[in-house]
Amino acid sequence: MTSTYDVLLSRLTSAFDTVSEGADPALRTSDRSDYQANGVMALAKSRGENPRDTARLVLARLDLAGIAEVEVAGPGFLNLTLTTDFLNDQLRALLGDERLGVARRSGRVAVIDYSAPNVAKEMHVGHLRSTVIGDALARMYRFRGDTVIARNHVGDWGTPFGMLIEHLLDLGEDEAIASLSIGDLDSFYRAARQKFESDDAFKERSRARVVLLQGGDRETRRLWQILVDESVAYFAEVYRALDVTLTPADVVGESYYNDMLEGVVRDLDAAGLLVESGGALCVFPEGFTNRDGEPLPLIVQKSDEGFGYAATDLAAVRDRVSNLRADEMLYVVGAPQGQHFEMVFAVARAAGWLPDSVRCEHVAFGNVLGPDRKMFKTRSGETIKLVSLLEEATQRADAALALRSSNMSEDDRHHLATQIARAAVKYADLSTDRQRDYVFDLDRMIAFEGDTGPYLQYAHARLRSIFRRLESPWDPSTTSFALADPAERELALGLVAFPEALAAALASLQPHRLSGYLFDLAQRFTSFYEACPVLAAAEPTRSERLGLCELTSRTLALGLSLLGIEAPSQM
RNA sequence: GCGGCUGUAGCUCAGCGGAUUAGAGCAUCGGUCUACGGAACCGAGGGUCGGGGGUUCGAAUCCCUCCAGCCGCACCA
Repeated sequence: MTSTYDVLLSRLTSAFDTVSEGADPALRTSDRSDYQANGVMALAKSRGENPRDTARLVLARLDLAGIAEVEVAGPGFLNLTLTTDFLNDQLRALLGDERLGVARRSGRVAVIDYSAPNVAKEMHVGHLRSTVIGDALARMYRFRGDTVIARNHVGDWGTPFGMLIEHLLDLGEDEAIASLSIGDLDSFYRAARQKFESDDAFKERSRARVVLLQGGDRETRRLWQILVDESVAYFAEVYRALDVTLTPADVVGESYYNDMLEGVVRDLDAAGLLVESGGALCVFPEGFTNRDGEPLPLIVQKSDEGFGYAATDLAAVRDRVSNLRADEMLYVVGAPQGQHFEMVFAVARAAGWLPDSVRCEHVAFGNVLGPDRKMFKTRSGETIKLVSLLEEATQRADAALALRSSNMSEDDRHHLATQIARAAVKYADLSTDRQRDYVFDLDRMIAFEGDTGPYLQYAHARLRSIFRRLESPWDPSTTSFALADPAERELALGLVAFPEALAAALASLQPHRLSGYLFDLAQRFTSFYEACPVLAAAEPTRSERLGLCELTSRTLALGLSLLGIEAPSQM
């Protein structure tokens, strides 16, 4: 089916085209009418006309017969009011459309880089954002029809591995594995670091071990692999607990790019981009300066001949463009990395590795702040483990469920609490502009009132409850929509707007556009639900309202699933 | 110093491809209460959209400038 927005847009575009080829109608929903086209204003300006005259010109060529009433409002806006017949047609089409009006586009390849925890280090709240936002984007892309290649750019390389491996040896393999497998990564890491800082002999061993690791020493690599395997297994557990689609197969860590790094240096050199500065091999992309106003380097190879993360990221760009054949690349990484990625992308373009046809974006997100609005610090010891956070949220949800004294079994209740907790935590992250700093407040997240995940789940559960109570059958195929009650019409307009909400979220890479839509839809539904009895209504109103309920239920469930949130049918 | 992000009701946030009375949620106050699940609904109060200029018929939205906060700015990723 063609979505309501697209029907209107194509009619408007035709009319605008007759006045000026390619003019944008600037169609959007409005509180003044169902939809509003503001494009006349820009068009009139470019033609030096009175906007109202231009509006009349467009109007004369606009064919919306049977679809919408149009009127020119204010200085020259086109206000569209959909006809009941058209809404009826659209709703009936939605009932038969599993995709709820969303067009499927054919297979672009999108590489989405997200989560990226570090081996032998705990996942904390900072990883939550990348993981949750990245996973939501991956789900939305897949639904649109793209091929998503998830890349979990795990930190599995670098100097810390010397001390980590030595610490592993000190503990003994079995004990080390035991310690890591119970998810006690932080204390493992901390113990290693503490020895590294206080014990010179250990420090020396660690340095020597790094050299062995980089030299490809077989035994050292085996020990390293233990650390990686145990950590990846632990991450997989966290992803399962979070209901995130990442799997161990998506883990392509920094070490994967090792063999490509020399090629990066060689080819940059061949391209004449490489400059030696202070002993390091650098590229100075245009437009970047340091605090003294001097050109800012991207350090590709350090003065000790080691490679930094710039080299790895450049190698990853090449790999993703030429081997994975990415049409789009998204990096869901914190905002502080903004300049780094700008420089990496600039260098990759200069080197000819990143064609303009490939969309490449740093999907930045704000810092995670504590209740005091200060940065959460990675090594302060005050960071919250992701899993313990989830556990606490689950416990609170479980306690709240228990209070409602349902006759659920303990197992069912706990499972439900898990779903609610995940919804609370994820929705809190996905319902605000990702660029902003994020105040981490567990109390607000798991509050069941207002603009929260559980509220949306609850709305969905109430809808399913209606269908459980259905005594006589309902036939969607014979259902039609008269929309006599204003609450019905408001709900219908909400239902019909799902495709453009998803499109907006995708275009801006901002999941909160979708969550905002879903919250609005849920509110429309609950208002409708209060005002319009469903099961008690006489036919054909009963069928019509069941139709609205069915569509609302499906829209909420689908929308939530695209955010990575489950929609249980009972709560 | 340069660059980036942020500054909207008491609190947390939408809105920022320019309209007309700036929207939610929480909190507060007042209603709905034999309900198809009250984790709900209806209503009220509450904002000089950080300050100041400019463009415009019209600016929270665009431009300039100032202020405040956070982040980044050469070998840790």
